[in-house]
Amino acid sequence: MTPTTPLEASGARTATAQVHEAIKQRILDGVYRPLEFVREAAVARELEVSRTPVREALRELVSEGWLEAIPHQGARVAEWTEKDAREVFELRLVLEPMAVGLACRHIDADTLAHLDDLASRMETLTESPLDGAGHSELASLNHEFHRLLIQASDNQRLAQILESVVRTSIIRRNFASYDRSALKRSMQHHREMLIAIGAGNAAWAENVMRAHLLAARVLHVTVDTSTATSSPP
Amino acid sequence: MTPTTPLEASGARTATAQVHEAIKQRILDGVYRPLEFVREAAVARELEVSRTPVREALRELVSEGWLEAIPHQGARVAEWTEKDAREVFELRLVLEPMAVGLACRHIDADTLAHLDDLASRMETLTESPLDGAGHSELASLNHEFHRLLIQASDNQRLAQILESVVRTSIIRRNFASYDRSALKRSMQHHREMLIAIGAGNAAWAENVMRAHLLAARVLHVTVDTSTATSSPP
DNA sequence: ACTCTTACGATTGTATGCAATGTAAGAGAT
DNA sequence: ATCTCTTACATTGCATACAATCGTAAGAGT
Repeated sequence: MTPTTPLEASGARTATAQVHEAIKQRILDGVYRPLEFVREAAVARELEVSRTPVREALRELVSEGWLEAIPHQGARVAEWTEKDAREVFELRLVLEPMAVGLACRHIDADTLAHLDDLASRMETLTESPLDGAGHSELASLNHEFHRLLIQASDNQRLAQILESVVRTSIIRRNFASYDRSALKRSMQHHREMLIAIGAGNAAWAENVMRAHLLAARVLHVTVDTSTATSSPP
Repeated sequence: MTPTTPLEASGARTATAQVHEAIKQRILDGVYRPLEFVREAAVARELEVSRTPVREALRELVSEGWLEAIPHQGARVAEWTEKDAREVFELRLVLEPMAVGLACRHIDADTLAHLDDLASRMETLTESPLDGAGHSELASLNHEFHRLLIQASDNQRLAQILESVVRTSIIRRNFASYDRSALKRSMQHHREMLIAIGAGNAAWAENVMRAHLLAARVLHVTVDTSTATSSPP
């Protein structure tokens, strides 16, 4: 896939939706770097559409937090600071446990089986040493695992919020910084969560999720431990 | 203000921003009702602009959850169901306590004083019987109180999420269903939260907020008490 | 050398015309 | 009478032309 793929086979039907996907992909791929302006005319030329659908796609991407708009000056890729990372983790630490807790009450057997399959495939992957492609595959499976779990919460807004919050952060991090024991622990968390959910034990599942995220946070951001505790609801 | 006020004194500078505000206001005022389509041409005619800024404003409002878009058919006001109300309350019940907890660590004296002032004005209002305008004033002050508190959490994403989640629900509900004792209790919650925050006691503040929201939920939605408990983080 | 002014170029913001699409009403067949 | 197909219409989707605005750099004045 070249950086200037002109929006052929993107499932979407309207040009605006295709441009939307194309730009998002370029941000994820790092083609557009933080603080770099995304020019309407340039995108329109490269994707072979007029400026109109480009403008509309840019507006949407701004609303979703991928870009920031400066009036009469353009839209540029949002910067990612240490503060952003901390904000996202604070939110995930509250929302993802909430999601698994709700999922305990709503999940169906099919979804649970699907999650089980994803967990197994991740475990298989971690049994042998990982190359770059392996890390990428693992990250993809992991993202799908979390996404499916969140969907099972049956709270559409929660799912949408987490989707947008997590996706903007998932770009920059993967499992490269995980050592062998951290990886195994992470896989065990997945397994334990599924067992807790299967048993309908929300409190158990929620706490495993919190442990899972806190363990990951240690590897990703500088933790201020004074903010790491909270009170029971 | 007639329903067809053509966007004069809206502080915003671009036509798109003005149209955005105008349409949002009409939704809040009930001029556009749930499931009703908002036609580009009609809005453009009434606000005396071309369809272009109207289209862009509509896209933004869709992203913010005010409207839902149907390709090649238009944008209509999002419906509000009992399930929506439950979803929003579930989220508020987790996010607003989180916000006050964070606010305990970040708040400055000025903000605290401002909150104190808002609480006082609300108390004064509730001391005499309320007419329609009174209810509206109270709702406005209450919204501002919560908004300011959330800002003080120093988590920009959290603030943005809550803003959008709460604003879409605040349209349909006010204090009309509150009896005298419920109103007084609500005001006392505000007061108690400020004291807890002033003392830097996050756990206290969070729990008062939870009580505050749960008390409100009883008046607003049909509560499924089996989902009302959760486990400690 | 420095500052303020000004004019230019690049870019976004807005208007309008035309194409594509979906909806609904009506004619024709069964 | 009901169903299906056709056709006309309303509306959105897209392209293009033009206007408004901003940043910048050149140039005059001090």
